[in-house]
Amino acid sequence: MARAATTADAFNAVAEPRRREILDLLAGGESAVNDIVERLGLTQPQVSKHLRVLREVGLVDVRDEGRQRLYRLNGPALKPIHDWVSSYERTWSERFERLDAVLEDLKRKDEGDDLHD
Amino acid sequence: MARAATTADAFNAVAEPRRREILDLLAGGESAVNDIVERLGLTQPQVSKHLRVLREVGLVDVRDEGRQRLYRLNGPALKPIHDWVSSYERTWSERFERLDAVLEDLKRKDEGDDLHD
DNA sequence: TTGACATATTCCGGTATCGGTATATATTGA
DNA sequence: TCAATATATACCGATACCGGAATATGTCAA
Repeated sequence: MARAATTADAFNAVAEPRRREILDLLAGGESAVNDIVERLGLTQPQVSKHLRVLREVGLVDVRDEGRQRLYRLNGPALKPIHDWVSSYERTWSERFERLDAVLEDLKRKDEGDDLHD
Repeated sequence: MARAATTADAFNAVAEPRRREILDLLAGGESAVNDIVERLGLTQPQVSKHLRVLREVGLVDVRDEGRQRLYRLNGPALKPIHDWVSSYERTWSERFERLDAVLEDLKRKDEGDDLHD
């Protein structure tokens, strides 16, 4: 067994910086392959290959328009990543630190009440 | 050039499912290597190797305690992933759809005002 | 049909992975 | 010092990557 395929899931597909750049670009709207090539300064086969990976994990959709192929973002395919990483947000967000402090206070108060039973 | 090293950044480190499992476990608190081995059903070298990768990208910290090594999560190292993926949240979150609708209304109203100049 | 354009695929070399097995490096205790 | 425990590392085989270059496929236009 070797490293998981880049097409295994969104986590693997998105680990490649150029693929993230492509997604960032597509976030601005549908784009043809050569547009991406020019705007990112990559070679055409490079872009086609990255787009294939993104397609296979459902991160982009394609549409034929004459001799062009227009790619567009499929954002919801990123949700699993967002869901996973969001559960860690409390480890750096002040917002959650304050919430934790409040919950801590409530808990302490509860324990105090118990002593009165 | 081949695929980027797993130690290149958090994106690559986290693409491996077992490493995510380890982080999920450490989210519950500091843990020794053998605890992780038992709770995840992996072999000891497997765990040590994954921990090494996580350490090299700063996702975990270590502390020596006798003959054990206690690993703990360093959540903020996940922030770059969260930041990147969060910018796409609007593509699936109803919350943002509603916000977009409001902004659209405001814009339309503005354009209406312009006509009155 | 031929040629130009847009995109996809194939083949290659170099590299780094992941799991397994064996072994090395601490640290503790008798 | 010696054995036991806890963890890290080294080596291996198999796999799949990524970029580059060449080429294949597909579509339009004259």
